Amino acid sequence: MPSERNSRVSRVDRDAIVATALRILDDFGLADVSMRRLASELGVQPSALYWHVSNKQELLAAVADQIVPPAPVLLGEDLSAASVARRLRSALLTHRDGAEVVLSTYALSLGTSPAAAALQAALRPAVAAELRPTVAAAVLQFVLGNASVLQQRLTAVRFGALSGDEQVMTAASDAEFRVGLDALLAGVTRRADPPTARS
Amino acid sequence: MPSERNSRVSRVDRDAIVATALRILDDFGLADVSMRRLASELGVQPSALYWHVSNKQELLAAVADQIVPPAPVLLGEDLSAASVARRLRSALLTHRDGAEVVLSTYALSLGTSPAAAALQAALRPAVAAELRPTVAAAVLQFVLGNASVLQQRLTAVRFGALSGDEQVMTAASDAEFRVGLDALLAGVTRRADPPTARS
DNA sequence: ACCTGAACACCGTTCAAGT
DNA sequence: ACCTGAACACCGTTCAAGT
Repeated sequence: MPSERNSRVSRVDRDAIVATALRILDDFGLADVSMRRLASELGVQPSALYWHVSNKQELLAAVADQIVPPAPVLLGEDLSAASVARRLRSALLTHRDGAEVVLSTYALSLGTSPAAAALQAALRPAVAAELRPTVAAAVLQFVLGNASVLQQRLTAVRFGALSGDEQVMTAASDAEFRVGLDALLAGVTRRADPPTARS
Repeated sequence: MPSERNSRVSRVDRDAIVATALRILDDFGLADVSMRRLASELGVQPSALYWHVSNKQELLAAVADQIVPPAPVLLGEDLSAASVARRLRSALLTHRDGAEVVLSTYALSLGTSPAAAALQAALRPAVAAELRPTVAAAVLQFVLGNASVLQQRLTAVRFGALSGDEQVMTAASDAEFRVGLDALLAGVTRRADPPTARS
């Protein structure tokens, strides 16, 4: 049967390329995610990758899609904007240079991303409809800025370009995130309906 | 006189290298700021640059220093935190990929940057002393995130990777910045000195 | 349909050697 | 003191040619 699928399985496919890219990202950082490195880990010539992805930028966009969870996962159970922002930040911090990958390749479609959708849904009771996309974008930008700065510092420490304790730096960033997020959401929902307790 | 200065002026010096790097950044973007490109524009071999700067990262840090204005300029006349943030954002947007340059090379010393100093000074009446560095960092991260996302979009549009109007995108980012900054500062200074009505 | 081989036009950085 | 020349170990991408 000539039209049978799997009659001759290919050495690599798109998913394998994306998965390997994500693994290199986690283990060595964005600087080591090169088409040539990727190809050699997959046991294939660099030019072979271009049958499956059109270029590196498109590949990194697919990696970004893997980093950012779908909207339902971001929303979780409590459906609050604060928890969406926290979950997004955790997802970015889970992968080395995750914030930079998302910021630099995902920025184009940030407005239509699962992160934006989840945030807008969570903002629904507190923020007027026509202001929701703007507020969601602002929150997203704060999360990305906070995570990017932290990961930039962690990378600098790991490369010996900066002295500092990773744990201390992470704790400081956590505090900056909490303070900033609380203020941002309080400022935006200050005409809130029920008296909410801080977490 | 053997010890006379200027007896034989060198072809390039550190300032000329930094100035040329900033010019290439403005005209062509960060991707075009390479040591080889820099050298050829200065009429010198690439290896010559390494007499004046230790590596590319250090060079980009010097470029970042040129992008971020000194604290007195950021503070201006009104001395408000909002205007410091606005002036910093303007400075970042003045140079192509300015936010990325500052975010990626300046992040190490962000806490001791003129931007942080100016912000902390502006926050002085409204925010308690021990919380000021944290709040200043959060504001900085929002400014960097907002400017980075906008410039990433502008770059994508210029390279034809995304359809969109630069003016429209800039206007949207401006609105997101205003809303986010207002909320952030309102949320942070809500326990202001005069008796405020609370809910 | 999928991959190889070879090439093109680049990178950052080092280091002996020149002046 | 400052720069050249040459090299090393890399990049992303294209494209004819193979199977």
